[in-house]
Amino acid sequence: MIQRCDVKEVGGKSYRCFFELTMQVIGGKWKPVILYHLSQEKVLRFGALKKSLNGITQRMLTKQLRELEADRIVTRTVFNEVPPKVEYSLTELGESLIPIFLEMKKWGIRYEECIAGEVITGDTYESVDDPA
Amino acid sequence: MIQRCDVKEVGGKSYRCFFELTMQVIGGKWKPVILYHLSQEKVLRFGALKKSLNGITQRMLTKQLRELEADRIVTRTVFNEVPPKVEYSLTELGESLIPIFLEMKKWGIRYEECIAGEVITGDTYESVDDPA
DNA sequence: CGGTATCCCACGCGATACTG
DNA sequence: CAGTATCGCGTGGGATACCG
Repeated sequence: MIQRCDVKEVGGKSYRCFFELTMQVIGGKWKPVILYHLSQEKVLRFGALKKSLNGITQRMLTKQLRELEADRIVTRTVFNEVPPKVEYSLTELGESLIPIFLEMKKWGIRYEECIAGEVITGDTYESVDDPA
Repeated sequence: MIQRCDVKEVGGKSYRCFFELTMQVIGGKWKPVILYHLSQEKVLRFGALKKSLNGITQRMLTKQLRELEADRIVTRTVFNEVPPKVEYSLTELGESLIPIFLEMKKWGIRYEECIAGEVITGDTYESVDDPA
């Protein structure tokens, strides 16, 4: 029998299942792509990350990175140089997300094929409701 | 060298990596929990789903289910009865998401432990900045 | 270079009411 | 029971300007 899930809370996030909790950590408009790049490149400077995320504003990138840092997914390393230099990379906890990334990549490819295929097919219905 | 990802498009969603594409299909406030329940129960009536998602409005649930249906993740079966009866379940494509769910559940548990642990620990700092 | 500080808008999401 | 139809707000996200 299906039951109402209690709402739990951890690290300021409320969730009803672990699936949902994980989505709150890696979800949103930018985090998936940020994490994708970091998982590919190991370590990236702020500017490099910004260039690779075509279109993100500095404010947004900073905000996303701060959140990921608070969630212990990325580390932020500041070099006291002029000009300034800040590097980001995945923490151990962040790297433990990689199996998820791989599963999602596999599924994304499958989904793309599925949807792309469907546009063409259209079964063998005799044209229903097409007055043209 | 890191490069700008081109923005691709499929099924009305634009994305720069498959990870991001997948997130667009299963992300949002409600979809994770909806999918969680459907993956547990195989088939659920609209009302049962609504009861299990403590707090969702009818309008929202309908909207989320329609989107998942359009993305071929769930099927909608209408029974011509009085009172009406509509059942939802995962499609084959939807079921292929399950490996992702399992990875995310595993990670969510790990994350919870990690964050919960950190709140207590607080290293061995001599209480800094605590005038009480 | 790598950030804040303001200001602002779109839209995701919700509350409520009504219907076949 | 399983929906639409309206109305409306909060906030995720963006544009721009300035700072160490």
